[in-house]
Amino acid sequence: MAKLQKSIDKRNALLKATIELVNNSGFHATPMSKIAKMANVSPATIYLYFENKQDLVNQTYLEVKTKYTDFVFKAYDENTSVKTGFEIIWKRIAEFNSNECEYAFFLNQCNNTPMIDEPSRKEGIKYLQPLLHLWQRGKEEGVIKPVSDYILYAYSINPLSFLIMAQKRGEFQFTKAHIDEAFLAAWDSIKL
Amino acid sequence: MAKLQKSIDKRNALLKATIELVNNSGFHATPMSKIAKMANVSPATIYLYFENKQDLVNQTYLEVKTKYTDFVFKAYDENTSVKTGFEIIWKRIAEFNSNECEYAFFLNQCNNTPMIDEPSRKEGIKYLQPLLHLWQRGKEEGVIKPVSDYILYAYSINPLSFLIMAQKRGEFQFTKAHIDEAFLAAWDSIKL
DNA sequence: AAAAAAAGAATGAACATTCATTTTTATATA
DNA sequence: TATATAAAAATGAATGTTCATTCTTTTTTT
Repeated sequence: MAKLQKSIDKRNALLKATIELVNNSGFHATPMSKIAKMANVSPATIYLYFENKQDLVNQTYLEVKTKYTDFVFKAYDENTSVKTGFEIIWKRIAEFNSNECEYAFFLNQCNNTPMIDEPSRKEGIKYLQPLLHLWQRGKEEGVIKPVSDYILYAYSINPLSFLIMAQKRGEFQFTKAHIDEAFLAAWDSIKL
Repeated sequence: MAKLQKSIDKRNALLKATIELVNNSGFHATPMSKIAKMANVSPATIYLYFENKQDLVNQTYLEVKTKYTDFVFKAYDENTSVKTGFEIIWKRIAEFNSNECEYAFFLNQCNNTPMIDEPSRKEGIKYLQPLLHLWQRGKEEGVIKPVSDYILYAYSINPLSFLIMAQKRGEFQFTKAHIDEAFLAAWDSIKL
């Protein structure tokens, strides 16, 4: 166990360092040597755990995406009204964005740049399923606008990313009141 | 004039090449040598027109941002109802995003990465003024929700960027009908 | 023919990755 | 239990490449 645990610790330290450095400088501006230093490891050691830099970032992305999905959909159960279900999911996303903003910021970076390769990106998209089902049901019940899921996502979920980025830049400060205002805007934009 | 024109042409060729290459690979993954090649110029020549790579990108950003602003607010006049004014501005933004998607995509890249330095970013933010005034008036008239401009922007303007990026990736195809649906979502999210 | 603009080649730094050794861990033997 | 040794893990120092920028020479303009 000692040995296995040690490996896991080292891998986690590498993922953590990757997130922090990529968040602050972007993929191409974070050298492997810095990642190694922050994780207290030799540069060569990274290559015992990951194939190369791209692989390190892809794996980091998938790991963080999984944390996100687990957190967001854990509290969700299908037997609610569409509005309530949406509110539960939306609030969990907002909570993740506030509480785990390092992770949230990293995911945004990945979504907005060519940092992640296509297969990993595709893999990361599957997570949406429960939300898409909920929207489908909402459309059938005449509660949600009958428009493309991309539009629903763009208006009700993606704005949180924008606000998080603004907060990270220090331009905007999220408060409890803002969350409620934002939720209302999200719901208004997609409800019929 | 011949000489001056030649210089302007060369500078424009460099800006154009920068936009195209940065759009497809990002800032750090586009070497000066490629920019030079695409603009039919020697790498050394770039340094006659720009201080360094950062300066080249900053200037490109400001130039594109200006094109955007000019286009978006040209058709706007203050003597309309808040709703009509908003619709005019919003539709112009949508039109710019469709018709000049190379420019729109470049601006998104700049907004989502640490590619642009802080002074240039600050300079680029001023453009919003007419929209912010309109929202202010809308709040006073009780037509627009009394919430932070960041929230209004996040819900009514920023989603277009998300949709453009999805389109660029080939995941989503913008049609005339989508534009109308998107406008409705935008307006619903901010109206009282 | 002087000045300005442009070019290609050279420079030096940064970086991803690999290599040759050293250190640590696990195992087997006494 | 203590020791020897083989295997695994980790390391710091190369390696070779890519790139921004500068230097020197050539071409173009005045």
